[in-house]
Amino acid sequence: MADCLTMAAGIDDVARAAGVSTATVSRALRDLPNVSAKTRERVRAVATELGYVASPSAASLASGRTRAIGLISPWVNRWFFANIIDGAERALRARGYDVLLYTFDIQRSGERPRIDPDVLRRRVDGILVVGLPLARDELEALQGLGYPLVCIGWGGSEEATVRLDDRVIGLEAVRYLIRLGHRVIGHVTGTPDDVHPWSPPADRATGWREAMTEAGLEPDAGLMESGGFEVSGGRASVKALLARHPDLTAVFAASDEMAMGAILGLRDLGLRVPEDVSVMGVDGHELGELVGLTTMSQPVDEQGWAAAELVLDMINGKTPPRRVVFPARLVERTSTAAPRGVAS
Amino acid sequence: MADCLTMAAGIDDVARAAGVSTATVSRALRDLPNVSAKTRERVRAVATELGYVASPSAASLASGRTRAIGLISPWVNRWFFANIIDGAERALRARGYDVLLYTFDIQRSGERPRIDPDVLRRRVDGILVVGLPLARDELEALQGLGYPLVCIGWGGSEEATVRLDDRVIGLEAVRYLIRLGHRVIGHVTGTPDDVHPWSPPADRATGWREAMTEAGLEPDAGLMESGGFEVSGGRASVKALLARHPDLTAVFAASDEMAMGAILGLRDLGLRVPEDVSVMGVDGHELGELVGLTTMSQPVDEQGWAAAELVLDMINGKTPPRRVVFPARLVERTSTAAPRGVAS
DNA sequence: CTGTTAGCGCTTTCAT
DNA sequence: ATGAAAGCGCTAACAG
Repeated sequence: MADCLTMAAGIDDVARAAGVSTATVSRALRDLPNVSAKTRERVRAVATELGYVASPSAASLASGRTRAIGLISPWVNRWFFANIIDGAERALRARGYDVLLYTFDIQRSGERPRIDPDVLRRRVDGILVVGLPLARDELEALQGLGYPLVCIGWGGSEEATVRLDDRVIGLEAVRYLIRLGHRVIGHVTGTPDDVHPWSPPADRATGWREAMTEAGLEPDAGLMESGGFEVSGGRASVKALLARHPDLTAVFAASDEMAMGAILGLRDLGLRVPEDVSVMGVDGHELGELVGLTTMSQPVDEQGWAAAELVLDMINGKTPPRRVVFPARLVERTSTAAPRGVAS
Repeated sequence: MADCLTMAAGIDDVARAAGVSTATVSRALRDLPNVSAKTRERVRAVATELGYVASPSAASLASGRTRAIGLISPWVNRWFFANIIDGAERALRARGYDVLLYTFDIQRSGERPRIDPDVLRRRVDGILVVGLPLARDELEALQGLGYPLVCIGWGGSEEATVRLDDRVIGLEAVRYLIRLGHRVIGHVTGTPDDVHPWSPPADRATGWREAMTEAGLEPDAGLMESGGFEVSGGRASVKALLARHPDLTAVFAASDEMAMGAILGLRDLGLRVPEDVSVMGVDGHELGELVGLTTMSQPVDEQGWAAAELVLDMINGKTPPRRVVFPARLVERTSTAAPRGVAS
């Protein structure tokens, strides 16, 4: 075996050893046409023998393609994001693409450093933006790079998008609570106010509002509070909600993590779930079962995978569907029940 | 503003516009010495004006450095891994490095596709291996690439490592349970058997064994079971443990996720925590509070950050400490208590 | 302090 | 089916 440290075989080492030109080596190894079967075989054998691997930098420079995808996510340590990243990375690697990870904080204040598109310039062939509702100018700057871009978990009709029907999720969740007999239903949303009309928290809130309205209930602004998609935020939100609406009997949180935070907050207050207040979330978090969390469960691996396929198709000039919408399904557990005094 | 799509300014556009050579542009923009202040200023201004960003491929090819770090992790959707990746990515980006993410499954059977070092060849300047006890030959293949490599959360004395003192963690956890009055203490470990002697699960198990022995208790092999670091594994393990040792009163799990799984398993059995069985874990998982999980809490952001600093120091030819060990601390909550019949 | 000049290691026309 | 040769867009010696 060759000493990997001292000598890294180059394409012309292979060419020389195989008795062909570097062009033929390049073609043979990339499965391009116009190489005879036996030549290809010989080149492959020699390349393996020499431990030759093409330099990605040189290949990129010459071809203009990087075989890398930029994955932009506000966090990696939150349930949804971690699972999407995991799924997308596996899908992309299976297709021979590298994944460049870029995290960008969402500040709760709404003020966040603008994403700098320059870090991605000439580094990637495509971009995946996970759950980060970008400002219009940011999105445009990113698109200005000229790479295929797909949004996961958010996005309007203009962008290639993989997401849920968040309005319907809110609608179905709150309809379920109403069926149980609840009348005063609070909503813990994800972000403060400056969110886009097509962001998941905004859509879930719309669903909540519609379900309330269609049942003749009042989706009072005081019944909504932002938990910033964090456990601690959910915990604080439910207290604020209850302070304003002591008659609250149910809470619909826009994520399981916030829902679990809400349960912690209710406990802080000495209230029981579901006897005093019912709580439900959205996600299908693995640990929801710990507290019997009722939730709208979403297929997360599939979304990561679908988004990966989508960018790659776009890179390869295909025109795949611009919008893939996955379904969520109600998982009933024990954090929700009929309010006191209502027979179920 | 220039049209980013049709024209990407190159270094000689900048050179021409600034009236200097490309070499000077290169030096000026990279803050190298031997450029007069006013020249540097002018070059910077022109570069900004033109929206010039150096091509990473060209820079890598010419310099031999990629300004990228490969981050190898078995998963991204598990607590420890997600947090380490999050921390390391932020630290590396702050220093101007890109992060290439590579996931590799750990199969519970112990059989796992070998990591192929070729995917990293000439792509990165350094490697971070997160919590993946590599086989000796895999590690050597990776090291054979010739890049600085640091292990996070695992690693022997040969490798540059950022980790915990896992033996002491097991020791202190189990001593704590013994102080509470427990005598039959089970251990839910992470991996089956073929793990390295210096992997966290092995070390935590050693701590458990030592604590048992020093207290005159029997660390019976039947008191140990693997949960594969998964919630579901913890859930199954505790049942197996109880089947063999109905007299079990406490369980020490090697991770919070497995500990929470154990709690679910005990509930399945109709047992209460901590009245019937005490449970504790390791990590400091945000959701542990949901079930009052007692745990050995570890500083996870700091570990990601420290590892990033370490590789970068190694890349820059410094000789940093080869081994950074972080402390864990006992967080007592309500999943542990004195066993029945023992006054606390 | 600045410019000139070779490459870095591939891919890709264009010939043959 | 294969080869020759011209870059891709930078960095790094080396001069000056």
